Amino acid sequence: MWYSEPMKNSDIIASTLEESILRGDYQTGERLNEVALSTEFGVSRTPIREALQKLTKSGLVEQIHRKGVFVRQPGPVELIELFEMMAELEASCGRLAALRISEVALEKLREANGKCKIAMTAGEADTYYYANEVFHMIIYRESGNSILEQETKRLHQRLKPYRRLQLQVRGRMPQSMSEHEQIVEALTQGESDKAAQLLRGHVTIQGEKFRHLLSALKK
Amino acid sequence: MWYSEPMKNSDIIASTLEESILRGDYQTGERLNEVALSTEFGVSRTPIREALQKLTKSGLVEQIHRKGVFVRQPGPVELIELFEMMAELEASCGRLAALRISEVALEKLREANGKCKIAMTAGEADTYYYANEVFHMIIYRESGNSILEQETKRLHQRLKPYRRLQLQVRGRMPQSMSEHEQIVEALTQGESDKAAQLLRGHVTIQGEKFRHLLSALKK
DNA sequence: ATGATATTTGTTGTATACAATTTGTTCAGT
DNA sequence: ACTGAACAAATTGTATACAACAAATATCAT
Repeated sequence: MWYSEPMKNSDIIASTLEESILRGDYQTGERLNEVALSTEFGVSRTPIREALQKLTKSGLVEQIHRKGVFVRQPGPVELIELFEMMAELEASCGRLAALRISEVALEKLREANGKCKIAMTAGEADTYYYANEVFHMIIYRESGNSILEQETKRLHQRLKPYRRLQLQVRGRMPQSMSEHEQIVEALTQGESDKAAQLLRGHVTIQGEKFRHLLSALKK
Repeated sequence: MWYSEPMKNSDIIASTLEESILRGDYQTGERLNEVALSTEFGVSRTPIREALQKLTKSGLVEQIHRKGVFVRQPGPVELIELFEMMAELEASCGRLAALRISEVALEKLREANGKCKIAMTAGEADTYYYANEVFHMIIYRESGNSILEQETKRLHQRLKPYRRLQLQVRGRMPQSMSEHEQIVEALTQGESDKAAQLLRGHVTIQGEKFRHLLSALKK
């Protein structure tokens, strides 16, 4: 037994494609050829097209009439806006989580933070990266609002490639760590506004950092 | 020449259907029959299906395998979560708008607020409703973040039917008015945190009000 | 008459066929 | 060599055909 819920092919294809795109399997601006995908997935064009239609709504791809669907690259302005929105959503999650977080979740948070610290001293960027993700996911979850959680996760995923670059900026990891500790403290104390403020600042990219990010992107 | 931008039929159909659903032309739980829609729109099933695929991603309709797509009714829990998220998004818009709002926008805001007041004293709920909407849209816009603006607008639209019920609660309009004035004041002074806090409270539905809303829904 | 089972009907999911349009290529003509 | 028109190929959008499945209805044994 494989699927408890029977799914349409187009659904499977849509999520598969979404993953692929977020993983960066396709170049930005690349066209997603329907016949190529259909042979690749071993189905006809119809379910492929339906999958692509779904993806357009999530902003990952853009559909141009009679030209095809292309994987979308956010420009600098859009990128700034996305990061700003991310900061606001994180802040909201933090605000609510401070009011609702459970003791066990707090413990997991400290654990994830510990792994961050270990990874940092060991200089293992990838490990740090993963533990950092866990840290944030816990906060989203503990907001107690599944819709907010989903939406924040989505944006988090979308910004993943850029966040990765962000972390490579020199000296970012130690600063991020100390911010984490402050955040845990605020959540522990139930200081919602402080948690929100800290998380907002944690995610926000100020001018100079953003220019670093942009220059790194052009490579 | 009709369309400056050539659009696919499925796009037109998708937005048309979205409007219809939000306007409440379809019963909640009603199935959207593909052949019926195709004859109605005068096209084949294919573009209809593609339109429906798009709608699934926005949460307005739900697709059940081999059964069809149904207009979705958020349950009480989801409704609470949606309103809470709305409050957070409004707060974010307000926070940013307080830092960025222009003088002319402030003036428009006061103007919309004036119309609200007139409508209130005249007891014209519909007029009040419309002016209130203008008021909030201005704030979304003045956040200066078009993505945040779009997302907030979307949720605003989605919650429209319920907001309407909310306003009919006795004594809601005067309270709403006084909150508006405080919000304008905070925005004028550039007090971002206060604006955020006020807007959050303005949108949030507390326990009792929510029960009113639910009971009104059941009719 | 009733409950179970077969049949019919309606609807969705997928494949294929065709039309519309864009993109690429060839080949005069200069 | 370059331009540009004409043609060819590729690709998307739409329509239709068919298959898979679900629900409704009819049939039949008890």
